[in-house]
Amino acid sequence: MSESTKGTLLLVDGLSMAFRAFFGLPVENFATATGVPTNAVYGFSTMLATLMKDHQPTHVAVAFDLPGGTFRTERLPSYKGTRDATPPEFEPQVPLIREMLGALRVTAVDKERYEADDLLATYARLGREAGLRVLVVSGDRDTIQLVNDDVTLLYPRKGVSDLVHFTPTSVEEKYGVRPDQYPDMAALVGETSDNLPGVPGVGPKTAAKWIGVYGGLPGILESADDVPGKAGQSLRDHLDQVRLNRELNHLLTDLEVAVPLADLEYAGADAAAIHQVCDALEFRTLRDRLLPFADDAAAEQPAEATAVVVRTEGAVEAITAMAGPVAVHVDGRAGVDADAWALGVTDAADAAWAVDLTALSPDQEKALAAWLADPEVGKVLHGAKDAWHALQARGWDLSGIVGDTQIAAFLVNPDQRGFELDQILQRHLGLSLDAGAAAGELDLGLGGSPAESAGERAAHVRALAAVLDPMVDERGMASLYAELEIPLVSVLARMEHAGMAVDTAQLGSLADEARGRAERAAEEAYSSIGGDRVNLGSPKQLQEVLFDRLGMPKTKKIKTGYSTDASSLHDLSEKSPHPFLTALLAHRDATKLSQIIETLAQSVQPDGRIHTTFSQVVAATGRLSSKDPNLQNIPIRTPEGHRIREAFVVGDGYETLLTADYSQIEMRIMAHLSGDAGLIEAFQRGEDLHRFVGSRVFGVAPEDVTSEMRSQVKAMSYGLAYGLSSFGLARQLGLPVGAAQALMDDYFSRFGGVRDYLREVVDKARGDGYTETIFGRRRYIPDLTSSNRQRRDIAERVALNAPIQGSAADLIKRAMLGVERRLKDEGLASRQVLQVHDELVVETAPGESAAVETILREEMHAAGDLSVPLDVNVGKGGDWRTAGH
DNA sequence: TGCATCACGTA
DNA sequence: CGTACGTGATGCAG
Repeated sequence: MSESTKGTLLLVDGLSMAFRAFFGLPVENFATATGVPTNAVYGFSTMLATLMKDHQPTHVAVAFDLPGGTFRTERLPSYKGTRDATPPEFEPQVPLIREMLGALRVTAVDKERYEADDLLATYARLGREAGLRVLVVSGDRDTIQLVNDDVTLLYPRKGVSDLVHFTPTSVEEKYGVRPDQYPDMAALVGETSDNLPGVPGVGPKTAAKWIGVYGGLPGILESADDVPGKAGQSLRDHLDQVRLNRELNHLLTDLEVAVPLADLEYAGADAAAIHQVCDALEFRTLRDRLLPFADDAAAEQPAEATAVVVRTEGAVEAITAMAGPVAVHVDGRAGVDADAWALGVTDAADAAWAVDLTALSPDQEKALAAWLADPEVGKVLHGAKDAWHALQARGWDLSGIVGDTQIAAFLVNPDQRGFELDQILQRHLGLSLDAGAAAGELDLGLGGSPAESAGERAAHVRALAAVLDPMVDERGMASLYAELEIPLVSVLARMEHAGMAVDTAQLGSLADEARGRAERAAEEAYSSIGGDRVNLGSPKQLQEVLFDRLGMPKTKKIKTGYSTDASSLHDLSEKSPHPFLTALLAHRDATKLSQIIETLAQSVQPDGRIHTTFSQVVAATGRLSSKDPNLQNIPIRTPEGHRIREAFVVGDGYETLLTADYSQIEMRIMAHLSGDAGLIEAFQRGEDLHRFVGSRVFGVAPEDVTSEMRSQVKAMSYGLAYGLSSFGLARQLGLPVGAAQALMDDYFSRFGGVRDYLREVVDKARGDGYTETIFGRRRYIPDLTSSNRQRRDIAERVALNAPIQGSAADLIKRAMLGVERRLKDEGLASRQVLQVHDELVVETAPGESAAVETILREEMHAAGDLSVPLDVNVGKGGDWRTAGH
């Protein structure tokens, strides 16, 4: 290897390596949820990342063969003619690999009528002349001829992770000829994979011997008549073939290239694009291996992350002297056994303070509590709501939250999963927390106390905010972040803390009842099939009973066979009635119910209340989610559902539950966003929406709209916001597809603005790469340009739903802030306790119901300035069901 | 024990 | 072949 230290040029044969990756990884293990194969993309990207990490190239290019012929196939149509047709799973991965290269900002090169190998050869020469060390990565043996003192070939031995390094020495060792002589040898021996026959009876040994004796192919051809033996005769019989082989296996080093060598210089990856590609392809681990190539990560990481000095001596005094803004990290946990034990605070990049919260003097405790509760001291945290709960458990209030890097990261890309601190540090700073923590803390305790680690984490949060804040800004979400999501953190914290009171006795008797019904239904089911006690909760066993034993007609296909879901069972009941089906449905119903009740009962905490946890960083549209338990999916449609809701009651010391919900919020948003005159008029008139729409669609007077008409347009109106097709509408309404299509046509002929809007919103998203809500919340939808129809169709439905569902989410969040502010300003003791997407539930203090009702109506109404009124329905009662009517 | 699949509740 | 979630049971992998 030469001494040139100007840099390294990495040249990759794209298709040849993609092929190796394809055959090296089982395709059945690598596919997205929608079935797009990704094994070649994964393997190729992994290989490239490893190479780039190991060799730190200054210049990189990946060369591709283009479809269509080359000058070689023009010369010899049978060239490479024996290659099997590419597997159908491979082809679609090529553009995906190119997308990945785009995200990595690695240049892809290609040239009509030439092979990737010719480009590699040309760039290898250019690189060498520029004084670069050259690494060629290819699974094509023709590239052996490129090897010299400056050019090393990395040739895959097995898969794409095991690459053998070919230098002049190792080529000679393996083949017995110099790299520049290798094509001579190949011309004699032949190359099966290129469909080039060699000289019969001449193998590598003979070829090498001849090359040694005659100095190379020209010498051999000149002295062909003198070559002795049977092999010599064979050579004389195939001279033309040998000449042709040599002509074809020569790689061109003097192509005119479109991209000059200087432009191959590597300047780092595009982090956002990597996220998009990894999201689209559902890569998890690969993401973390690719992100370090992003320029900002590379630049930020070492300086910000490692050189933090954490001090504990005099920390309380130092911290309480800080005026903010500061970054804060609380070591602790939220939830049932909430507690906080360490606090880290920093207002500088290289220094942090850390406090052991379990060892404070009363004075210190008092000072710290006051500082934490001071709304004037701005604090940035990661997961501020959890910290709020942890500190609350020690009796401390947390105020002055001005930033939450978890939420910032979510806003930047809401389709991501996983927003824990370590994941976000990895994603945006390329920092591995686990490794550092493990090495620092567990090994000999050199890294210091847990408190010190809280200090380090505070520093990490600060670094994270420095990266994320500008990203939120750039995306136009600064006010959504600072004025909506961040203030909402405290509102949600208080709601979770308040919880909802539960009548446990009522819950208990409901559970007994449901269990009883489930058991009776199960017994009926067993006896209806001859007493076999199959597991009714196992779809697998049910399939065996229904389709094998009872020989019922097949239902819709699912991954593991045929569906046994409720709609399939109902269909079956009509086609082939059987008592088993009826009993099974009843059993499903009852078990589901008892399950829900059981889960709720287990969630009741010692205060007699259920405290759910809301998340602002789960639903990509911007909705809240609720878990442990999920209070946003409590049944409502059935009588049993009503009784479950009756178990949610007003708590001691309070007067009533008040619920307020938006009326047809998503349709109103659709009316606003589309500007459709008819729809806007419907809402402004304040009439029954579906009756109004029905009268227009069916061309009858509003009073003549039948209930069937009404329910049909209702289904369609709601379906439109989800991208419902005529097929789906037909299925839902039980109509022929033609009739459903006609209904949609009629609908759109009256409400054309809606159709135009739905089309425009998708077109715009395709151009921009993202959708936007009324308040500027973005959702990136890369799949809109996918070459896979199924993915593209899904993306289009996502694109037209996201602004609608997301705007509704923004609206009710704004309303919640308004309600909270009014309750405080008016000195009321009533409190918000639950949000269910378009509904707010408030527990009112004695004598405040009327005032709270006004507040709810006004604040929800005023949450947005739309071209249609935001109507609000309010109800009240001693329990949630009563309040809901 | 962890993960995927199915089924099903809400807006 | 309609969006957005969370939960529990099963069954398979480890």
